[in-house]
Amino acid sequence: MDTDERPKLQQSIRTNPFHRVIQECLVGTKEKLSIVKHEIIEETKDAENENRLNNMLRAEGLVGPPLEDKESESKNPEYHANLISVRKRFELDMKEFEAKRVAFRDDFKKILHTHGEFRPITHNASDIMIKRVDNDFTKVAIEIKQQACEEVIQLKKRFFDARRTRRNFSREATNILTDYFEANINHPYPSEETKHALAVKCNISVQQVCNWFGNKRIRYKKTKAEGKEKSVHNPQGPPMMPNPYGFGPNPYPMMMPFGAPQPNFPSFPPHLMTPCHFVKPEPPSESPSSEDSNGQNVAP
DNA sequence: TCACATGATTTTTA
DNA sequence: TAAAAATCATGTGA
Repeated sequence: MDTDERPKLQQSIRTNPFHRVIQECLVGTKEKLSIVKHEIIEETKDAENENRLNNMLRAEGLVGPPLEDKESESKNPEYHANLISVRKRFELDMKEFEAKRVAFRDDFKKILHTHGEFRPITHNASDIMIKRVDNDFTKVAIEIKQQACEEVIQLKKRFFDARRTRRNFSREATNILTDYFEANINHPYPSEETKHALAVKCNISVQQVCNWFGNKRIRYKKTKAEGKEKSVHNPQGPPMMPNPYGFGPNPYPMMMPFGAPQPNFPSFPPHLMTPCHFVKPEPPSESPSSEDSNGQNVAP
């Protein structure tokens, strides 16, 4: 249709004395024939999703009253500053989004009303179309909330990931753990009770004891395998290191790689010592580290 | 600055 | 579900 003709045609339809009657007739017929498909709008999933995100946002203090935890705030001022800026950004995004949602909804209703003058749109069809628009906006809202939640997760990872605040254990703690490992080299799996005892003795958590043994076992195994592989290439075998225990195979494959210079052995349980082989280590030279004045690991 | 050591986390496996 | 294995991120010493 020529664009110049359209307003004229619309005007002539509007001024037609039978316009209203015809329109009502067509809408009624359409409703009777059930031409409008009753769409099943799946809102449940979106609603659940949004609910979950709302709970998380509340828990993290991004909505509702800001969380007031003076202790953690003073401990992590940088984290709290970042959290506040995430909250501000989120509030701004949501405000902008709400304004757009309202404006679009109004415009859409106006368009529907205008269309309704020239083609039969049932109330049901109109409701469905508005609902569809609302659903699309809900999806956008979920995305905005999801993004804010992800920002908080990244922030937490950045400030509270223990890997970033890792500190080496004190030399004494490492020695205690190593001693136990070496003394139980055939089965380095401490019982829960032993783990607790070691944790107390080393001034670390039971979880840290578990981590330490997990790492130690896997790395011991790896080093041992690498040593074997080397000995295949060199059938004569690498020069054996003196065994500090005076019996059995070398229990220090990891600490004393084959061919490495003779080290000072760390202290180990008296019942395993053969005095003639034992060399008490010199106290380590002071170097800047994470240990405190007691040589203790500083907790993250 | 770089390579290696080491504690923690995540993923896979039994 | 604990342990193994892989991976990450930081500490450390040359």
